Amino acid sequence: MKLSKYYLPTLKETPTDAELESHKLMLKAGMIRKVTAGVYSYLPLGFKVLKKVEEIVREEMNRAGAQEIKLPIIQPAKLWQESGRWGDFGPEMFKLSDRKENLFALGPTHEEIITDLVRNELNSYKDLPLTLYQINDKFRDEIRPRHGVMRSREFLMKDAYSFHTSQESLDETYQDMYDAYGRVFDRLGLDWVAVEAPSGLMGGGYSQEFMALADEGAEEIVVCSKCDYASNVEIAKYQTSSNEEKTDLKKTKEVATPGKETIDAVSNYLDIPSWKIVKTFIYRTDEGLVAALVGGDDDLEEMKLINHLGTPKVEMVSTESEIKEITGADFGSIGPVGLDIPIYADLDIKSLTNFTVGANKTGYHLKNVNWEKDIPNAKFINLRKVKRGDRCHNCGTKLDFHRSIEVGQLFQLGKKYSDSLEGKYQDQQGELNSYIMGCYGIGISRLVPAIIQQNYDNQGIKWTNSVTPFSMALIVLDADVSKTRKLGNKLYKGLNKRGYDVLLDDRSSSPGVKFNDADLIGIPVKIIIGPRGLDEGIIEVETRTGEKSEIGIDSGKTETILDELEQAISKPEAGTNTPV
RNA sequence: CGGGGAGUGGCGCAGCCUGGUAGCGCACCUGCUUUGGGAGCAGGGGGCCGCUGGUUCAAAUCCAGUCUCCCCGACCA
Repeated sequence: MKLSKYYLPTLKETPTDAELESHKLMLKAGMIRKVTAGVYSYLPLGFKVLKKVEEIVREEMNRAGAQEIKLPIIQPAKLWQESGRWGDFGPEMFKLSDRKENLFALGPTHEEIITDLVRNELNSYKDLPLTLYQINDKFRDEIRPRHGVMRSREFLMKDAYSFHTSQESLDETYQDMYDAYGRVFDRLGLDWVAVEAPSGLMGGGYSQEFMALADEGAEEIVVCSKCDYASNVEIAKYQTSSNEEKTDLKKTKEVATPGKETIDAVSNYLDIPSWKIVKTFIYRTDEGLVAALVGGDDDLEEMKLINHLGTPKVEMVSTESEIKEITGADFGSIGPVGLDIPIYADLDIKSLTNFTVGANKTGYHLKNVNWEKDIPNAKFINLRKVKRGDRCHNCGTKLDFHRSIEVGQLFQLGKKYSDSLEGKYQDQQGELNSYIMGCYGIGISRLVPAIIQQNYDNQGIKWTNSVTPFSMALIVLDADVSKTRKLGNKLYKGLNKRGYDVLLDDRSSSPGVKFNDADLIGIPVKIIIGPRGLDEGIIEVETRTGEKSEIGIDSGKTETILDELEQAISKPEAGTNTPV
């Protein structure tokens, strides 16, 4: 490609609305442009990289035995109502209607559509297992789109779905997908880790997320450095403390705590350590109200409550009037004693004795509360958020915390969709069974900023060889002068013939512009043809990582120069950017 | 949903307080000179000042409403 003809509007100044480095760089490098909040156009450079990522994903999915299909973006509301997710997804879905006022959604995911497809065609156990996938645009009306195409409302995703007659068969395909994902992310040069994950709105059972490590990532994960345990913090397991207190149970006492509404305030006022005060949260669930209790120093992890209750949604009761109606007190004084609703308490506070809780009477707390005597109906489950210092539940090693970008997820869906949508096959005995399903996503458009986030410097992007938009930049200085221009064109043609995808910078701009653009857009190798070099009988090769070499051109034979060039850029360090 | 900020040529911004014919830098076009890490000179094109209404002889500027975008938060028990 000749740069003089290429639509590459690079920016010198950073657009002010970009926060994250990958977002800034994609704008500056002329890869994307914003159309409206969370919606982007891809320009030639960005689209080229996107397609390279897409192709790697496609190759590995095909290798894993999945078959590519394409499902519609427009989906009838009917199917979503059938699965019960029309309401669950709610405002996340872009909805529209046709001229007959039928309701539709722009697909945020495709479980309904694929189950519908398969249930009509696939009736025999002989046709299972089956894995289908597509690479298609998805639409989610995010609460807050962020960071360019990292979290956008229209995005490109690979989603695969598998259908099985048994858990064993699902396990097998799940493992195949896991392996395929590993190959994809390795080929992309990512520093990644797979973690246990909540299955959220997808429903179902076991799930893992693939995370690209990045300090600016939105997701927090814990990783054990000794064994192979790794998890999203939302469901992270850890060793619960079990230090039994050997003290006499004292008599419960109501104490005035006027205006003391926070744990810290109550702790200071009553001179009680904060870990001996128990926090109470009231949640509204599909099953009615529940109370959730954690230690004063701990945070409650909603996902753990959700998983335990098995309901897709819980909502904290958060208005003054409601809380007063339920507990009889204002925020700051609510507690579990005497509440006539199910009470779930964090395992870590099971061993507490003579602890303090709100009295359900504004301005008062109860001291010396004990489980059996005062809250006999409490059920103990893991409820609190994992925190620094927690130890691995497998091996007891201290857990490491990392931030990361979610780039893929595997789900074992089980029968959630096949049951609700009547997706059934006949088994050997002639009986009807629901398929057991899995689903597997990769955020293709998110992968591009994720890769950049792990590979950039002050000059710009540093592409890995597998996704670089061009294998090299052939920079012709003094391009209006025939000497350099002629040689540049010759080498350009020769390299193209040898199969390289070369960006020829034949613009008449000054050298600095060319060097900076090549570095900004992240091309792994620069080949520099300039008058100074020609006088010395050389052209220069410089990698994006800064290694320089020279090639003699005195022979005057193009093929010889090309041979030497090929040799120079095939050196292991040239143009590679091996991640840690 | 709550809080903060911003909407002025493609991009980055000034002008607004104190109303009086819309400006700067980059980018773009033409010409000449330039070419090893974002060149110089000269000339030039391009803006419903987010939108609607109001005040006024006169509104980018003042007032009201509205839309959009960005950032932070979405907790506290």
